[in-house]
Amino acid sequence: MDRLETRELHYFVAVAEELHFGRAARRIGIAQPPLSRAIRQLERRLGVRLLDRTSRKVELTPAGATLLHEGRKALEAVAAAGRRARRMGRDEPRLVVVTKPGGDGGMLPDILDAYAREPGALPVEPVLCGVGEQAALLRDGRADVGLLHRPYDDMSGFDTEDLRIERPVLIVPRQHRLAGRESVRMRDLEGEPMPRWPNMPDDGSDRPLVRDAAQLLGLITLGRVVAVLPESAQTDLNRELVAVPVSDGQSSTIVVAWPERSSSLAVAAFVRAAVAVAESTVDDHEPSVATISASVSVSSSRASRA
Amino acid sequence: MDRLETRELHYFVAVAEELHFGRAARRIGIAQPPLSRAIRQLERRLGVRLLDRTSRKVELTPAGATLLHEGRKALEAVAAAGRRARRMGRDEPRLVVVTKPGGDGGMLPDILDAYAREPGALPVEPVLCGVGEQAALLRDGRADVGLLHRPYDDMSGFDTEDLRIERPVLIVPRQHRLAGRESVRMRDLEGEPMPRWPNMPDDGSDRPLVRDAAQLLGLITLGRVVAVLPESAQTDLNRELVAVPVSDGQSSTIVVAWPERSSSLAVAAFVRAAVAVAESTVDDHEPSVATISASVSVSSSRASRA
DNA sequence: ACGATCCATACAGCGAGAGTATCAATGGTG
DNA sequence: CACCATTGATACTCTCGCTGTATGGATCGT
Repeated sequence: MDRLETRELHYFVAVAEELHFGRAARRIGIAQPPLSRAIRQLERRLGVRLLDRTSRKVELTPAGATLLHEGRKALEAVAAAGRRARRMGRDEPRLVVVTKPGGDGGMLPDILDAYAREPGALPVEPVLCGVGEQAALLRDGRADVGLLHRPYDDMSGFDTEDLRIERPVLIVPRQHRLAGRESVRMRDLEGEPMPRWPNMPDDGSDRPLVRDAAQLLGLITLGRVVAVLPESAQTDLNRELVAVPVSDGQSSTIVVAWPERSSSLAVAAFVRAAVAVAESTVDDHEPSVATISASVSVSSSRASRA
Repeated sequence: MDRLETRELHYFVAVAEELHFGRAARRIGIAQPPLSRAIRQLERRLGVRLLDRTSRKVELTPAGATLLHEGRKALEAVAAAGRRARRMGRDEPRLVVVTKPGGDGGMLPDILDAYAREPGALPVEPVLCGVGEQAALLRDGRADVGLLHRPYDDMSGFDTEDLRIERPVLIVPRQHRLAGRESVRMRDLEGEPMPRWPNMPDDGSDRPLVRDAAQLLGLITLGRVVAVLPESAQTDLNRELVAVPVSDGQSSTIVVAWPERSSSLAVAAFVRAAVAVAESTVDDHEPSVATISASVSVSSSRASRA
């Protein structure tokens, strides 16, 4: 038995996603017959039926579903390997740090300062991206390390170190019925319109979809939704909005995350710096302004399609 | 830029490991010139120099070191994808559970019973393998789920759930100077001969290498070494050996581990069963005999070479 | 200075993958 | 029920890229 090639995996993933040979072939950019042959050869090589296909419909077998899932991960890993090697070979290697706007709890400037003082520190390129994109950037090799949020982000495949626990606060307009409360409970929020994040599955409800914090705060200001956010979100509130602690809401944790089994000294140094900053500011809660002055690279949103 | 192929990665990993084109080519099974060209093409495609080579020596650039590290992971992922799909396609899919002898803390029989009662449970194939091999089996797709030990096993790349914390005990022969003590401290073990596990780097000392628990207990009985093990190891002691609690030793945790982002319902059910058993036996410490009556498949030791 | 070692280059042969044309099976439709 | 549209499979040919053999050129040891 010989090696499984990424070309074959790529072909298979396309067919498994489209469940249609013609469309898949068009998407890949080849004709349909070679695609049929490639899938057949893959099945012969694995000794396993991957797709049940008639001339009218194509569906995945259990083995095919497994290969789709595992194959996506494998292709991600291959692409990440190439990208990381390429980045590492550039004349001036950089450390790409990804987070979402406001997602650093105000710690990022201090962390960058602390990291810059580490011996052998690389230039840092902060990348701010949309909710749920950080993990993808980290997985496919476009970023080296990131500030993520548990339990909202999927940490599987990463090594992490906790930085800070954040209590949940309700963000509402100043004139909202709950705005004056000392604290609220989750039960008090029954019937309030909550937004839907890109992470979440579309449950058919008409909850408005928000992509980032600015958009969300805008919608809250307009009274269209309310939201429960980590306490560090207070930093960015305008004067139309107020924050009310949610006593029984789920706390979240800001973590620094990096690809599993990373061998990068730069990543290790960054993590050291981040942990040190988090520890030093543990009760020093005077959230500084989370202005990121460094250059912001716009990340093209190329998440995997359903 | 087109796709990175696993063949190229495989070639590169071979050269990077051997640091010698001729040997690498022989290992792969091709002639040397095509290998040279493949590497050159890989470098051109990535736009990065991977190896600094003269006619007398070959060494890795930083980019090459990165690609070696990441490429190994990627090849592992590709191989795992193929293996898992193949296994899932077999007529009678099975759940392969890997642990090391005695490493289940006596919980495995109960877990297997509990799992068998889950709806849609698959036949289970327990695999007992040497120390440090579990993670490799889990990573390359030969196993679905395993019982591992933190902090001894490398958990990166796995999702885990803690099952039980184990306090450390010293295992010594009955007539050993420390055998009668109520408890000992790590300081008391100064100068005692400790074994070396396959995990550990060869530090040049003459500490005897042990591969499994039986071998270790044998050496202890002979008075050649002593060892600090998790408390569940007491179960397997013969009457020549006694266990003494180590008050300040490092506790370990038995965890159930499975590949990151697994989509397998069978794995999820097994984890549920394992957690339930661990919780139900939390203070019910009457360690049952860890006899594994099911068939044991011998795993060929094919760990990646240094 | 000579030879051994080792990576790079030249050249030719072959096989895997891609395209075009066509067939066969299925399901909808008048 | 006959006809047609859709879709995956097959046949055949061509081309590009990978491989092997032969050889060149550079470096180090003696």
